[in-house]
Amino acid sequence: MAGGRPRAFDEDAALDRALEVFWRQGYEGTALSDLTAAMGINRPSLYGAFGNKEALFRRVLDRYVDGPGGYSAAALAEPRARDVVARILGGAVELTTDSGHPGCLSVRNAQACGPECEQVRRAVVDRRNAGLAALRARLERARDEGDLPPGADPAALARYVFTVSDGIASQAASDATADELRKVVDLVLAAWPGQGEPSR
Amino acid sequence: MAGGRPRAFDEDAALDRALEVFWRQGYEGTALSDLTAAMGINRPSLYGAFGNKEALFRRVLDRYVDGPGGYSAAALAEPRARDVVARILGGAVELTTDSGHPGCLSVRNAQACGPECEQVRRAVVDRRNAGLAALRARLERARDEGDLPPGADPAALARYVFTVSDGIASQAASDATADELRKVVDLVLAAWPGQGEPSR
DNA sequence: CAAGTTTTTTACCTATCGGTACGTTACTTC
DNA sequence: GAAGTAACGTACCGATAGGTAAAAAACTTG
Repeated sequence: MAGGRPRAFDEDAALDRALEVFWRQGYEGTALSDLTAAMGINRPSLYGAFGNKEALFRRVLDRYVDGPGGYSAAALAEPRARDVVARILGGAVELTTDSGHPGCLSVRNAQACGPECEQVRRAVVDRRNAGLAALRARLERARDEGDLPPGADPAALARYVFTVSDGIASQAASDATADELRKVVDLVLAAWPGQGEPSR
Repeated sequence: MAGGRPRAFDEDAALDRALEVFWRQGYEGTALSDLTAAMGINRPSLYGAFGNKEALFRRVLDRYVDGPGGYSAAALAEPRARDVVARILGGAVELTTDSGHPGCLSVRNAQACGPECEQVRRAVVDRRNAGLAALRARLERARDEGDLPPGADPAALARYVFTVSDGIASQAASDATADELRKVVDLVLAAWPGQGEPSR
């Protein structure tokens, strides 16, 4: 029965700005003053709209997984397992070599951190493992459909693909270029099971 | 021309304690109070002996690369390229799934961080890239010696191996077990160039 | 034992951390 | 236009960050 003062900023735009900062500096390396400066709002507005730093990060994480990181879930829809993997790894290269914020928000914040942000780390790890389980299920289906050799191990292959994907993010953070990492992806794809003798 | 009060702690032992903390929490997530508590010394002693937090980390980084991370440089001495890779990746699994401090100090601290520790990050990145260059040189030699097929790309292969190695560290930080990661290593080795038709 | 040197201890520094109290402003509803 | 509501701006909170001043303590050398 009353409206109140309207919000002076766009919530989605503010989240995008926050994403930029968290991506570039990590959760632990980001101060509230960094966030408010980038988002163009002051501290009480941030708390009013998003709760606190941790809750804001979780919102940003959702946004990251659905937005820039969405290629991974989308890749599962490829009809052939090899193309699923090609999209996941190719997408990782494009994502993590994007100038301005090299590396991956998810990979970064799954790493060791101080005790006070262990909960945030766990949230990231849980999401990562959900993605792993989804790829594993997808590769199990592929094997059942004959899209992978009968002897293939979907669990190990899924772990392998995500291992390479994580590694791509780390390498990108260590100045690897997109071209260099695309060659890495090519090596993986050239040896993907079920395509006769590899060329390399 | 005088002795002064003798140091009440062992410098190497203190560095090992500091390594534990930096490994478990990362540079950014480690407070000086964490360090002094673990090292069993008080703050001015730390500054007197090691300079400051950043200088201490650099000492610890040296110690890490020569100690727990020494398997990587040692692996280059293997006579066959495939065994070099097997030792690097196998060593990464053992190192990063060691209970108490999962993950890798080097991988962790090469990731995005706040502005105030960017110099530390660069130091880590530079060391990582030196290791990459060494493996690349080793694989070039292998190709020249016929230990790799003539068409093999040593630079891409070296990057690939380190990508997997980094990925292993990330996965270990996300609760992957040593057994799971050993299967990943097996997949890489099964497809290593120059061994006829792969079995998978 | 006195002088000189270095480490230890205690106590403290400033800056910044994440988070909030409170009064003001801008809007909707009656 | 009065009442109600919610976001805004300013100014602040206690806690902790990395780092240090200064004096007491433990040694070596003469």
